[in-house]
Amino acid sequence: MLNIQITTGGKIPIYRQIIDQMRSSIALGKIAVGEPLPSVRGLATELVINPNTIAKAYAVLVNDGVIESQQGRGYFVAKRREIFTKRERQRRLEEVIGPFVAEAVTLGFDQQQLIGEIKKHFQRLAKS
Amino acid sequence: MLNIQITTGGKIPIYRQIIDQMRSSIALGKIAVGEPLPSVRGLATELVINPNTIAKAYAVLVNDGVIESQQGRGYFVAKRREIFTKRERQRRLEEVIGPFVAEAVTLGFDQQQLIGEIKKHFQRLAKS
Amino acid sequence: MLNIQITTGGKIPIYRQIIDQMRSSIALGKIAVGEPLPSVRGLATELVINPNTIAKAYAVLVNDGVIESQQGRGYFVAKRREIFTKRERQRRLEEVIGPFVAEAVTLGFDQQQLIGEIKKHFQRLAKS
Amino acid sequence: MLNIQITTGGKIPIYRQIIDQMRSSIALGKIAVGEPLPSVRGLATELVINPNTIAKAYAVLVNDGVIESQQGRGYFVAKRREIFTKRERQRRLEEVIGPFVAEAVTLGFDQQQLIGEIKKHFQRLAKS
DNA sequence: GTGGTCTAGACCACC
DNA sequence: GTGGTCTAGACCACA
Repeated sequence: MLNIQITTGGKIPIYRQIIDQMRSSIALGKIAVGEPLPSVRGLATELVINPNTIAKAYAVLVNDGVIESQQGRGYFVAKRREIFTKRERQRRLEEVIGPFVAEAVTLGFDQQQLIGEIKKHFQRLAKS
Repeated sequence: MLNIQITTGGKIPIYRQIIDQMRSSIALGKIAVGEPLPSVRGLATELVINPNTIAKAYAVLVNDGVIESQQGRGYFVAKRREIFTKRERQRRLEEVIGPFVAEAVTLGFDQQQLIGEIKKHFQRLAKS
Repeated sequence: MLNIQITTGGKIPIYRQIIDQMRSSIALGKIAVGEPLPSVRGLATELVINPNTIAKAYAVLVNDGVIESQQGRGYFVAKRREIFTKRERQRRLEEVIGPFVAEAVTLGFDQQQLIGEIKKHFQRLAKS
Repeated sequence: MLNIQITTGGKIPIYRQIIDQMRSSIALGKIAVGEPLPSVRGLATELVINPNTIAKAYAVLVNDGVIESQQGRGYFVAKRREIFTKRERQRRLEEVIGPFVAEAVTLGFDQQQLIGEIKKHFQRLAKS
């Protein structure tokens, strides 16, 4: 099962929230390869947001090779494959690691604590 | 010493980069409490960016209680206050940890590798 | 200079036409690395189409690493870099080579003629 | 013999894949003029897809003059007619050559490599 | 029914 | 001024 939760009004755009949650769900195998995702319109109705917003999120996931679209049938979980070069993966990670660590440090977490929190997060994901 | 490095062309806005790096530097004690920060104009000249951008970054830092402005003298590192409750800190961290881990996992980093990258990032921070 | 020409009503979507022409122009160095592209709104006005359509085209180009966006400043030609793995590049090429060759063969072009046409196309691009 | 291979999950619609492969096979003379094509139902069963999809593909091929339908008997390869003028053929090719080359160049293929890939594709076609 | 494209128009963030 | 997000709603292509 897949239960998307969005919060509006915050600083994280809706389509980003969808991307993040879908990514986690898929990476954890909560939806198996080849399984269909909720339809654009269906999910839009369910979350009470515009279908275009869902479409945008799905487009990004397609571009990252996480899901695939089949005209007239729907979106499906794609087979996992290496898309980006090692260098590009590193580049993309560094783009997000900086702000993330800065935020954590400001909140008072040191390296060890932060690593602990990340481990906890992985455990939480595995369970849910 | 405080060495701000900004990269234009990425998706992180300049004022964000400044905030992130200042926060890290201060939280890590690289600038002591009461120490002066670079002047808005000076830093703007040095980084070759619009002074308004620096001003905005400083404004956010003042608002977050990380630095203080002293009329006519400049900006200084604020006395470290616990602004957030333990509960609030945890909530704030979880807000950013989810998207961060989702992105990393999609890029193909597993828990161990991710922790390795974070350690590397801390080392880089310590050196700069 | 950069002169985008679009035709509406055909089967190739407008945003695709923009992508194709921008790609060619950039690959050929008609716009140098670091140079700004036409603004979303400006180009939309010029081509008499909706700004969102331009934005969509630009988003794809950003994703392919061809251009970069700078919030509040505009879009710029990115430094050329290897984004995709060899395997992924091959996969993406094969996705377009099949229909292309099928169309050419149906039109009566054989291998040799088709290669000739491609060479001619490259020459035409280099000149313009 | 005619060996249709469809791949679901890509962005090319199924009926397009059928059209493309039939066109290539016929243009390359792998099925002689007057030869019968697989029945709509038979092919649908074999490929495990909706018969309507086959019917649509055949309809397009009939409309293009590539195949002919004989009431109650099935579909047959049409007598090769020159449907397009030389000028029209050229125009049609140029319509598809631009986007194709743009995509290839963005993927990092230069003229020589691209020609190599096209040769490889022709070899693959000849074998299948 | 499904996704894909496009428009018109709003509001926000950034420089 | 620039880009970024979101909505409402239309029309087409595909299975």
